[in-house]
Amino acid sequence: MGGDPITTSILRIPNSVKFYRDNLIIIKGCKKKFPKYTYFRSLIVTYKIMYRTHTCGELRIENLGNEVTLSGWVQRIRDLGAMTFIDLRDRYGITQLVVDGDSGGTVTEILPELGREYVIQAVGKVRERSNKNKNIPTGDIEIALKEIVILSPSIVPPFTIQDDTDGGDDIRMKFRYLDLRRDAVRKNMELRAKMAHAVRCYLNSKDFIETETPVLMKSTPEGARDFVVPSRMNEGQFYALPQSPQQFKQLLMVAGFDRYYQIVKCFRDEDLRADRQPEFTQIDCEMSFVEQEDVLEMFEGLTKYMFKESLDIEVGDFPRMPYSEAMEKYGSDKPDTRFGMLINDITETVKGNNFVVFDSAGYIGAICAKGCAGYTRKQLDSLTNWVKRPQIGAKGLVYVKCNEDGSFKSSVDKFYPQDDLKRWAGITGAAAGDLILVMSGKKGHMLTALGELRLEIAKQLGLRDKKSFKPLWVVDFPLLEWDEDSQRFHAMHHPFTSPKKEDIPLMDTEPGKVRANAYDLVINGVEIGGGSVRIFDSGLQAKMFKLLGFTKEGADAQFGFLMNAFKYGAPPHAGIAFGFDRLVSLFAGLDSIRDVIAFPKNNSGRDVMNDSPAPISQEQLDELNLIVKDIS
RNA sequence: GGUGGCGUAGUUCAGUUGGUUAGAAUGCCGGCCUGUCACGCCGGAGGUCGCGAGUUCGAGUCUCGUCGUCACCGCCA
Repeated sequence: MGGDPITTSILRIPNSVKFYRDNLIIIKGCKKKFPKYTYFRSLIVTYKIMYRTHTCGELRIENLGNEVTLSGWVQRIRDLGAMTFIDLRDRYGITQLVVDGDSGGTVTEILPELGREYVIQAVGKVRERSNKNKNIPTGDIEIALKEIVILSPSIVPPFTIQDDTDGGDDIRMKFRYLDLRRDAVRKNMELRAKMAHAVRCYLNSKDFIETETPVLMKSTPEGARDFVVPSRMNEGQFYALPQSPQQFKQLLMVAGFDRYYQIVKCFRDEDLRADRQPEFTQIDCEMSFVEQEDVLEMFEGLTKYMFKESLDIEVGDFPRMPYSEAMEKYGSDKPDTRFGMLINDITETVKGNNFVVFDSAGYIGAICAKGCAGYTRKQLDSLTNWVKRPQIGAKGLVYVKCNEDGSFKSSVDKFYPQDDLKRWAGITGAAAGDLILVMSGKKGHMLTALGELRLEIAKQLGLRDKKSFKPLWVVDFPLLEWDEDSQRFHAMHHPFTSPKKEDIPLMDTEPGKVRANAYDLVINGVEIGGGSVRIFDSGLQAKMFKLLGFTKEGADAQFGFLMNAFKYGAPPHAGIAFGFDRLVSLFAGLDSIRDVIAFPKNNSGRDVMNDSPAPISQEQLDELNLIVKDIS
């Protein structure tokens, strides 16, 4: 074009566009600037509003004298009478705007209308502050306002949009879009994005193919409850949302993809926790022609890469701990190894002193709390009550204080002379000033209870440092788990997990003792992920299904398509999945994965912002041929 | 399904053995103020004490139920 755009039609710039500076009208192919209400003889006039020349976080002393345009939210207005300061906020920071005697008439006209969280556009000149603010990066400068436009007004927000907000969890979730304006919350989401990026960089560089698998799939009764979706076209039939893309990724191995990954939403219709949401995100992977060690190396590498890229932390090689050791020493399959306080089996040492509680117990275990000999009666009572709560369910707690003078004071002095207590101290590694805590009962239960007590004391002693990261692999999980309710074995990981080669004979004799080629990544007592080497031999798979109590027909109905696929040449393969939300919350030093999910569900699985789930209309039900039982 | 905590102003909370008109801070509205940045000062409005029963002369307070919310146990291959 060139020159004024001219055709026969007449077009006026719409009134809804507010022009406060004529140079913000840009006509394609035309450098001339036009005042408001210019009539153009053209149909193809295009214009562009320049909302900002800079963000609210980038102006510095070097920009002195620049004419700038900023857009953002009004964080705070400080009206000093003849002078007003406005903090303008966007994602990138806060810049101070100043209105004083030199500001134009339109500014002073609009100023009284402004309130918190108004979206405004501000035009002015960068100048040096006479009083600088060292607390913010833009604190050396301010914008002397010349023009102001209200782009969008705001009603008074229900809580303050700042790091130390006055809003509680409830109100913040209801207005999550306002909560997400806060630096502290948005930074979690930025970390999440950064970590997802790191995952893709690393796995792409290792020749993994990112592949999407279906969200609408088939329900399987194994494992967690499925979320189901009724099918309109297939009356009376339902899809299920995937608990994980397990079978699809194994099929991709049969397809010869060799290396697959996906950052994928998974769904489980179970009760929620701080670290459990009904929909959550996994980093899901599978590899062909690999052994357990190959998978561990690859994903140890990924984890280290993520630590380096997102937190700039170098973590050392991850130790490997057998499941049995984790249970015996930490009372948990996800041990927190940031501190010691290991569990010691003192069953044989303490029996035979006519203390009925111990003599009748199957297992007696002890932990040593360093430097806690000074605990008062009140503190010990409160610990005892803590382990007696139904959630732990211990009968009681025996203590031994290792006094500074080398003597011992215990709650069982009547039964155990000093020499016995000294022997306990020897086993548990307790020195002067330490406190030994002992629990007795059924072995499995006590290990768990001692494990919980260990974590609780560590918390009280401040040993669970969120800035310190101690990853490890827990390996050699049992293949099967006996379920009392259904009186049958369950797969501890899933039915496709391969047993250790040397343990295969045990499948016929002592199935409970068979170890699996299964592994978990644990960091700071959080189960970050797990996986296994899969069965690719149909004979072994059939044996596994039999152990799990499947009939041939049952197994065919549920997993037939996978078993069929395996008949066409399945490569040896293994895989792993990381809980991405947990990993992000761990990196961010947060206890709840809700804080790293943009729009999370509450404790009851509800979205309090849009009030879902909700009933659907009769028309929708009719179309799906569904009848909802009257539950009132 | 179970155990426990919480529910009082827009928000965060206090509220004594049950006793006068339920308070504070902050936010909001109005006024004053030229260097604030958690601005300051003066004034004002704002409450079905989650809801429903019960005990009592009298309930924010005690009891029972219910709803909401959070944490945990069960559950989550």
